[in-house]
Amino acid sequence: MQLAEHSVRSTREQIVDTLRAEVLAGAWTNHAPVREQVLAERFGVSRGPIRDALQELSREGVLVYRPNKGVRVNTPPAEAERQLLQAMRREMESFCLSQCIDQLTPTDDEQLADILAELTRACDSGDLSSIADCDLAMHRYLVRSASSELEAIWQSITSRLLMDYSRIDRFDQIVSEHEAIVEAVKQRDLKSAQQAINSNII
Amino acid sequence: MQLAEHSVRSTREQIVDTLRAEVLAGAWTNHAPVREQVLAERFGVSRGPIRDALQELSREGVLVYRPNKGVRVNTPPAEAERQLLQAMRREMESFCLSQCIDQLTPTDDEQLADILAELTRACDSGDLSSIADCDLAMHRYLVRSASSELEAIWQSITSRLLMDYSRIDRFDQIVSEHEAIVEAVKQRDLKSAQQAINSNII
DNA sequence: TAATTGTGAATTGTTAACAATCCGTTTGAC
DNA sequence: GTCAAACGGATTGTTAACAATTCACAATTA
Repeated sequence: MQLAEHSVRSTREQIVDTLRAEVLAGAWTNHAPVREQVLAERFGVSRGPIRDALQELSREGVLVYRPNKGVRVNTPPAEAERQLLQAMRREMESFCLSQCIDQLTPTDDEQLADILAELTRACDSGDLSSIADCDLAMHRYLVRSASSELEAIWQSITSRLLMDYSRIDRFDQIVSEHEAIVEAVKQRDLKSAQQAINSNII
Repeated sequence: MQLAEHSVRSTREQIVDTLRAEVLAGAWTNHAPVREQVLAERFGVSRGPIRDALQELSREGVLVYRPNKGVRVNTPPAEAERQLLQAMRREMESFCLSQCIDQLTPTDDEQLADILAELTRACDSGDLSSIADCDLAMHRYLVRSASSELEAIWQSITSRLLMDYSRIDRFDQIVSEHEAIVEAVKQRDLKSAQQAINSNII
């Protein structure tokens, strides 16, 4: 279960990750357009890589692209659409668990424990951006362990859900739900893990 | 049910559509890498827009990108993964039908009939590339009618299935299955349409 | 005043040159 | 002869300048 290749992220991927985290944490509004030059100066690169990153985030559903008019933050899906996306996300994560759970190593358990620890810290300090990051990081880890192909689809579903972490008031619940996931995975108990995941995605 | 905005495709989108059709029709092998310069000369543009198109197709799952090494055609998914993708595709198309069927107009019926007619022609002449195109076009039409957001996800699922049309021997079956879909949609009979779709996606 | 047409700055789209990286081949040491 | 380092062509990655388009606002007309 090696993920080493992924640790070397290209410039574009780093920019994409940074911008995605900011948008999903609610740091941007969808009223003002995103300007390429501003981002280029901020990241200290030319407009080329920035355009690449914005294009990728558009395809992923975080941003919306319109020819000659640049990109904006996407709007949340309608309720019916949201429910479909949720159902697909649950189905995918259940499947990925069934695929990877028996191939996970103690190293993976440690990684998951690390993510959980960081999530706990984030919940204690109430850092919404970090909570969003860690929450998704754990789910992404399990999906990626099963298939990097499915990871891309999972990401585009999750991005489109545009989950609003600012409405969360029960931080302790987030932590305990993820504790349950990590514990079940550590025990290699597929059924429990799937159940824990399903009750976390609501 | 307006789709007019989509008729104006940017240069990049046109290149993407062309290349996608070629790859899905099996015109490329996954052994030789794709060279940017070659495509740039073929389409009469510089490498910039070509890079954009290749990046988009990579995110979509048609191609695979590796830093500093360009892109290659993706490999088909493993059997378990393929079944998950199929299930997700069925679920999405069922949902999209339920969303759009009561808002479709006679114009939409005509469009679907046109696609069906072209599919029939393609099956008669045995033009695999065209069959693939028309088959997907009909499903895409219904998905897009429900939501252009979901269209992107649908496309990335369908692309990753890398369906092999060269193994098809029952052309008449394809036609009759799609006739059933068009007829059920025209009658605005959701249940029948969903059933027709489900038995078409196997 | 209201609607329309210019006008120019701001922004996105494209290009070609340059930099960095990869990969097959040659060279050289052992 | 075998292996590893070094070279060079080919390819991808980045940049800055230029072209095309959009948008806000002023000027013009009815």
